Formats: sequence, structure tokens, C-alpha cells
Amino acid sequence: MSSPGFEPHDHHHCIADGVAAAERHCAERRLQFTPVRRRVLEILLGQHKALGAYEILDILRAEGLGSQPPVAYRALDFLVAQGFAHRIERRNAFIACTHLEQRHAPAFLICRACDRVVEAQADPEAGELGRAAQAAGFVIERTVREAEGLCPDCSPGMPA
Amino acid sequence: MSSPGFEPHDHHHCIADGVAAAERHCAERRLQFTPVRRRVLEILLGQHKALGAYEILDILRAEGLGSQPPVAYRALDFLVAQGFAHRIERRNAFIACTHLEQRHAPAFLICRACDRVVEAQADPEAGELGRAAQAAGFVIERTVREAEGLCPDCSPGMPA
DNA sequence: GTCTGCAATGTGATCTTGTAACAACCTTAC
DNA sequence: GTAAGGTTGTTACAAGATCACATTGCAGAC
Repeated sequence: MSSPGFEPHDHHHCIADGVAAAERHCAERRLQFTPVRRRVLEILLGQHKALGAYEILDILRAEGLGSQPPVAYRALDFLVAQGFAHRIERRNAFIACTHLEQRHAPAFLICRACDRVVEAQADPEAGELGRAAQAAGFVIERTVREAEGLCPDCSPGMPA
Repeated sequence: MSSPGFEPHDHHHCIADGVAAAERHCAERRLQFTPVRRRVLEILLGQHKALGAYEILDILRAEGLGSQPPVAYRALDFLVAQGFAHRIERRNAFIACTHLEQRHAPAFLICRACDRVVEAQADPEAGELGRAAQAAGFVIERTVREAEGLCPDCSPGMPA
């Protein structure tokens, strides 16, 4: 597998690569990759867990980068709009994107025991949703695909 | 199609059938189908829209069935646990189940213009999520599949 | 150089959604 | 009848998200 699953790996790469890609993307489009936006992305890239807006805000506050909810939400909105982060609806939380290379409709595996989240690829028009939409004459604009359960390390049947 | 899509139909059937099925289900399992639970199910069955817990609470309050948030949330938790209703994560709202007959992993089509929601069938182990889970050794316990977009009536390209 | 307009930030207030905790009540089993 | 467990009533509060408006900072126009 080329994209990180539940296996251990080096986070430094995740962070450096993610920030670099965002930097490039923003430069190309004349978008401002401001300190708050950069820092929020770094925070998200630092963990393969979904972080709530207020958890992020706590960190920003401690670092003097902003103390009110809109600060965090604005940065998150920007990151989500640019595809650098995704919202995990089931958790009301956010996670850095791990498939920056291509346009994609993300799907997530969320471990309810250790809270880790893995992003998988998905074709927005494929699968059950696409089939149902086609049958109903429905035009899909956005999809939410999230599975909750146990990751290999937390599954009792097959302890890593 | 045997299950209601976005076509018009008679809601009285939806409500009567849904309540009757829930009544049977509860009787079989010695579960209490109390007035609040019944009423909340009726309210949900009355519309093919997702209703927020506080919208439901407003109705209960007006009818003297309870005025505090836990009243609504408890009834909703019960209905969801029994499969009579589903939570729409994308909306933080709830909708009556329209596929009571069988065990299923629901998928939803949500129209952002008229707010109607249609439930489709889905195999929990199938599709992108199932494939990703299998590849990662992940055990799925619950899935969220929601598509947001425009229903046939609200789609500009193809006005009903 | 200065003006203008837009994007981003700072901040207080408020709104929405969801839970914790505990008392009171009702139903069922024994 | 009584004990146990499920259900409801109610207060309080936690968590998540947005609104509104003032302010700042920078890029392009003049």
C-alpha cells in the first residue's frame, strides 16, 4: 500500500510533505498560506486522529495564534476548501488529507478504540451511493463515507 | 422501485405502516413503546426530511409530552437503537427508517435545496468502505454513507 | 505616495447540539 | 407486596458552530 494505513511510520515526513504541498498549491493559486492556516495544518498532520475545532483552538491559544472559535473555524474552512483537510462528520472533527495528489471523494476508517483514522480512496460516483443516486435521478455534489469499528491493533480477534 | 424515492406518495401509509411495524417489533421483544417514543416516531414518519432533535422537542413541548432536551434525545436514541430511525450525521438530524423489513446499512441521498432525504439500501461490507476495510484489516461496526446534492425536482438541468 | 478595496484577523456575544446527574415514577418478576 | 430495572422530569452544563462588527495589512489604481 502506498498510502499510510494503520502501520507505524514517520510522522515527520507526513508533516513536511503535507506543508510543502500546501505551500506549492497556495503559491500557484495566489492564496495566502498564513501563519494560522499553516499551523493548523501542521497540527492536523501531526496526528492521524481527528481533532475537534476546540482542541485545535486550545493549541493555537497556547501559542498566541488566536483564542476565539472563529480563528480555528476559519483556518479549518480554508484547509477543507482547498482539500488539505477533511471533516469527519461522525466525530465533528477534522483530519489532514493523506491523498493530496489527486482529486478524490474521501472515505474513512475510524477506530473507536484508539481513535486513529485512515483515509481511503473512493470514486464519488461509484458504490452504493452512486447507484442509488443514478436510480433516483439525484445529482451528487458531496459524499460522506465513514466506517466506524476496530483497527487491526485494537481488534481482539487478531491482536497485531 | 418498491421503496419511496423522490416521487410523491401518500404519507398516511408511511406513518401507519411505520408505527404498526414498530408496535409489533416492540411487542415481540417486550420493549416499551411509550407515548413519547411513539409520538417521536410519528413525527419523523410524517416528513421525508431530517429533523433536528430540538425541532422535535419543540413539537413535544407544544403537545405537553416533555420540554427538556433529554426527553427528545432518549426517544431518538431508542428509535435509532431499534432501527426505526437513523441519524443523518451531515445534518445532526434524524429521519424515520423506510426499510424496516430487513437488517441493513443505510445510505442516504440528501437534497440541499428542498431538504428531502431518501434512504437507499447498502451492504455494509460492500463498496469502497468495505474494500478499504478489508485491505487494512479493519473490522466495520457501523457505516455512514450520505450523499448531498440535488434531487430531480431541484436539479436545474432536468426540471421534473 | 496615497488611496482604495479586499482578504484576513481580533473579539464578544450568541446560537445550536448534546450530556451528566439525580430524583421520581412506573412496570414487571418474583 | 416488594424489589429491580427501565422510563421520565428537571436542572445544569459541556461542546460545537456562527454572527456581527471593528481592525489590520497588503496589492493594485491613481
